[in-house]
Amino acid sequence: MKKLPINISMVAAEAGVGVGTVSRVLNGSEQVSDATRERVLCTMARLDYRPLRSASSLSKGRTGAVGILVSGITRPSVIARLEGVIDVLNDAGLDAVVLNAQNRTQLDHHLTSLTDQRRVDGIIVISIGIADERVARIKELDIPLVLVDNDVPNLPRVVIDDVEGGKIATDHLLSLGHRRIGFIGDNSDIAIGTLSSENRYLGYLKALGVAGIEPDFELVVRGPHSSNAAVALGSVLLELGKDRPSAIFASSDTMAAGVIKALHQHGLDVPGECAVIGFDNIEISSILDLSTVRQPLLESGTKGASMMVALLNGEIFEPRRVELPLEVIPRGSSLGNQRKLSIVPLGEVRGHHGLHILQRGG
Amino acid sequence: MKKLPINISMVAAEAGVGVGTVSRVLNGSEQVSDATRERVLCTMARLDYRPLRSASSLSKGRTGAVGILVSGITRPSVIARLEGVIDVLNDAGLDAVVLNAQNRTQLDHHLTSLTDQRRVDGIIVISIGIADERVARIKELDIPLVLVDNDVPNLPRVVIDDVEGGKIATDHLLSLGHRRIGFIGDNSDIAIGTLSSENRYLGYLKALGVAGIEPDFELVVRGPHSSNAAVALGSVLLELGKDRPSAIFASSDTMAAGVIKALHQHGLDVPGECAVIGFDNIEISSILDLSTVRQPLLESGTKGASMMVALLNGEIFEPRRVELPLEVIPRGSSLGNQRKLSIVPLGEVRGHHGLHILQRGG
DNA sequence: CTGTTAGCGCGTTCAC
DNA sequence: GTGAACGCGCTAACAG
Repeated sequence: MKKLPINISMVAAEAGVGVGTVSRVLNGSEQVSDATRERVLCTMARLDYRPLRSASSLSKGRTGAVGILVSGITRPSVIARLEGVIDVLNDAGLDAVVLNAQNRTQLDHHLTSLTDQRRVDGIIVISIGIADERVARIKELDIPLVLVDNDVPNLPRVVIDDVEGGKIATDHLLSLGHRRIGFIGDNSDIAIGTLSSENRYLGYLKALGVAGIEPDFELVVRGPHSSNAAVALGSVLLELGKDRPSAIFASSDTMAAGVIKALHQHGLDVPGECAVIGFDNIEISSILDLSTVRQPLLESGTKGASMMVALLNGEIFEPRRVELPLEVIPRGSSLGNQRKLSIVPLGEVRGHHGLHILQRGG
Repeated sequence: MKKLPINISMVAAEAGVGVGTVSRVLNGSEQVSDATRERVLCTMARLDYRPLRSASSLSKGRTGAVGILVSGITRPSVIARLEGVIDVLNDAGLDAVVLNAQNRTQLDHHLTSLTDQRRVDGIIVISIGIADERVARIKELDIPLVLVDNDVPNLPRVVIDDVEGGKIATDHLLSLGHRRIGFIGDNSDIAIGTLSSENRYLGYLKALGVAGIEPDFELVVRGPHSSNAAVALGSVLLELGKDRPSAIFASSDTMAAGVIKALHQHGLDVPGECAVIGFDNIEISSILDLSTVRQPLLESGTKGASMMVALLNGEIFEPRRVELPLEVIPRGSSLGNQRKLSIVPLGEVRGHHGLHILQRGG
């Protein structure tokens, strides 16, 4: 009958030292002689000792974990951000506790449960609009809070200029000669997301204004944020007959993908009969040959997590608001089917994609 | 100078009861009179008291957290599983600590760090092959372990029959009259993934065998698991000239998407000149009109997490191995461009996709 | 039903 | 440089 749970005092006893010394070794204190340190380390290994995180947490007053609040974890843009956050946190030795909220009720529930039990040292919120009262509550409890993809003043945050993004996307279509440009967005206000889509819409209007084009609100539709919904939304525009747009700006690549499908279903050539541009530059964009606006998704996560790490270390840092750059990525869905001209010799392609480990046969 | 950290003894004092009673109220014990309970709850609210998770963890000997080990968190199939896991864990009041491993080194690092500090009560591993020694180590430490998408004997796990999946995918192509069928897979053995792709390949061979077709190993290629890599891999098959396959089975939809792009680049009609079928049925599959084999991804996560919850509650459950069903989803990439016939009246589409909240104008 | 007490395992202060 | 003692906030076992 072995009493498995080995604790610090057993190690101390075995090594013939005090618990304080073992603790010092554990936390890498300099005030331990090399000889003693070696002996302690050796004993720890021999006894197969491993410190209990919760005990250390209680003592230190820090959990060593960061809560990550996400809505609709399956959205490619959210995942890219999440990956960045997780990687940085893990590298910093912090646990990434992920909470997925499907609706506002769940969101509130998760937030309160997170703060009320002080399970985490800090909270990172990704692509979610948070009520002011919630923010106040968190500040009151003195829990560090970082926002990714949500531009709330006076809070550490990583953002992009969505208005500008919507403008350069529309400008791209305008520069190709399009005058009737449709907009497809999501119901940001209804869902628990941020105002990204609405801001991109504002950029769309701005670009039209600068170009001296009167916006036709018949060309503006919104719906749920999914490819399938976008298929139907796209159809709405395409069934306008003679009045249908010659180009469409979808506020995300996910929805742009649906638009392209709708175009195919209607037997329309892309971009011959209708050009398309999306937003985000996720993986499927290059597969679909979809023009888009690139935003540094992964980096938004790493930046945000870095801020959190700095906050937890009590470091002062500036700026507290980081804005990431945007860039139009022109592809076939707006430029034309140049992809057919762009077939790269296989050798080159292999090199690009690391196909040196290409295998043949079975 | 307010001493914010309110603890259980302050609440007890304020409420005029003992700490034990407060603790009982906290843990929902039945052995408290309604009157007392009410008074305590009221005091807790008044003092804005919130229990410290780490203290409770130390006392109870349970962290209330479950570690989730993932590789390549951006893969759509992984995310769908992850979502299921997180939802169930959160519902059970457990923290989902997500670890993302890019390679075997990181994987080992994460595993040891998880177990060595006993940060979690249990570990769920998603779509990753684990070394026997690691498994032994975890069992030794008596930490519950559940595998999702990895069929290791004697361990609680949620799996599918990949061999059968590869077979029915290939059978589908055979039933359409194809005789020269290519296979595109990933380097399962080299990466840290499971043997899914290889098993699907075995199913492919099996189907060919049953059909009396001699496999042509020139039609079998493998490479990294990404759409871009699959474009190049697809090109390898397509550039066989007269000998190119009339159909291709890609071991995942992600790779199948690349194959379709390769076909477009080569100016080949899908499925007229080459049919395609993938595996997984992720979101982009329906957008690409890609035939595929559906596996219940979300459910694999919820099932796995449920098993973990049961394990943590000390419940005995059977079976310890859950196999989820597979199903061929035939679409345009193999059946032909029936999508042009399948344009659904807008009204119906709206109904299907919840477009009742469709908005117009801006 | 309720109050009291003894740990849970580790960090940190204080003397030596 | 090192050991001993105390405290972190809570739970559980016991006594009443």
